[in-house]
Amino acid sequence: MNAADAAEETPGGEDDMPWGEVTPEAARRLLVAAVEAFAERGYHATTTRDIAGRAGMSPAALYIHYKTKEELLHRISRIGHDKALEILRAAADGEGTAGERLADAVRSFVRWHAERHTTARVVQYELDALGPEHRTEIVALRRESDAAVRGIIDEGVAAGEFDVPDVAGTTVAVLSLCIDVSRWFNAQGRRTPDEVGALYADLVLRMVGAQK
Amino acid sequence: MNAADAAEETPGGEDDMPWGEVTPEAARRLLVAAVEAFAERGYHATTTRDIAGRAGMSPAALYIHYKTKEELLHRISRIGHDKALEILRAAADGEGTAGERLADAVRSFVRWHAERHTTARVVQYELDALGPEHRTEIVALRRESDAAVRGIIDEGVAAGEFDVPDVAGTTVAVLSLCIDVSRWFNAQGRRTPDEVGALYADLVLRMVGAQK
DNA sequence: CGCACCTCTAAGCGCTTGCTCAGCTTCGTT
DNA sequence: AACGAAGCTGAGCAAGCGCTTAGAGGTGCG
Repeated sequence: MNAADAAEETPGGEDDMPWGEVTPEAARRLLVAAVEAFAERGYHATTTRDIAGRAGMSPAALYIHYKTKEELLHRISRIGHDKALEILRAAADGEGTAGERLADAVRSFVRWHAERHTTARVVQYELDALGPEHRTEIVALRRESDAAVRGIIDEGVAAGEFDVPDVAGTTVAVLSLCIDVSRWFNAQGRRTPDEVGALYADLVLRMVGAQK
Repeated sequence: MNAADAAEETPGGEDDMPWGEVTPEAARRLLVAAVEAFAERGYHATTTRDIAGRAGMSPAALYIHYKTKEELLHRISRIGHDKALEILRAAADGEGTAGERLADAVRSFVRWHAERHTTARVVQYELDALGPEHRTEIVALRRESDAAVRGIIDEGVAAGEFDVPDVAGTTVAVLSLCIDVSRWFNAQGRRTPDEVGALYADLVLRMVGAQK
């Protein structure tokens, strides 16, 4: 009942599909199944049999496409962090005042965490389940996300546009606020991802003391 | 100034000890061990052998004091949520303007999540590992926490002290911001719980547009 | 003392886990 | 038609899981 139905697309049109970069199709089905299962029950509570079952395959089929269960998590985490960083950088490198770019960053970052909260939950909260090397790789990506947001705030302060006594602390708080959306957001709830994005963009502008 | 100071005197002075209400001593040792293990590796990745081992006991000893591993999590979660709610209510029912009470609530709530981030991590992020009945019990406590914060904001708006277009949304954001401290806070980091509490109190006052 | 009671351990039961492997099918290529 | 590679399955292994049980040891009370 999901993305698999929309498979009759043009060969080139897979780029905007959530997991379009994962091939072959069986590997993608397994990965999508893993995202759902990890988000619902957590990495450690999810069995390889459950993942394979959701993808309509036998348990053994998983190991043709992925060496271990942890490699599946790493692939998910890597792609998700790349996407998150891409979203933040697009806003940071965009045009407009620091205030406009910060609002844009928060709006799109939050929208992604709400819209794709299943994926985001896995990406943001299952970091500790990764092996040591994979974890350090992902932590490096997170530092870059931090730097992107801090950059916008720095520029806003330098331009006299923001009033921020503690840039590093405020950066952590802004990112933390956005990330945690994936924990509480409920698709059946009364707020749309766009509404939460707009609300949060406003709250963050207040946090940095942006002048209207 | 904060709720912990209001602790009453008991022979032995165990009330201000973190898990002082858990008796007998062996049961408390097991519970403390479980908190550490759950916080480090997550509920599902923690074995009963690991918990018993940290408490210096054999695996079977655990089942003399707790019926199941899930009951251990429930006890931790229940006590933690009671404490969190107590902190918020103490601030909400305190004296002073809405701004002072909101700042007090955030400051002490954040300080608890930073100081006792091991416990808080379990309390806040292992909710889904609880059984259905235990989960609904805890969810009810969370709604009361939400109501306590919303109450302060409502009063601030009514008094013309705050400028908040979306009270419900802002309440969620404030709580989310505070709770997520337990995820990223690091005792070896360069910020003390007090510093984070002060920073966050300031940020939240900005979010609600409090006038100085 | 004798006996009930509580706490705790050694051993282990039944089951599930991540993962493997021999073999079957389905291809594209020759 | 013949063939090797690739995708997948059924069966299953070693290890580890939550939890149970029989019984040992200490303590308090008649």
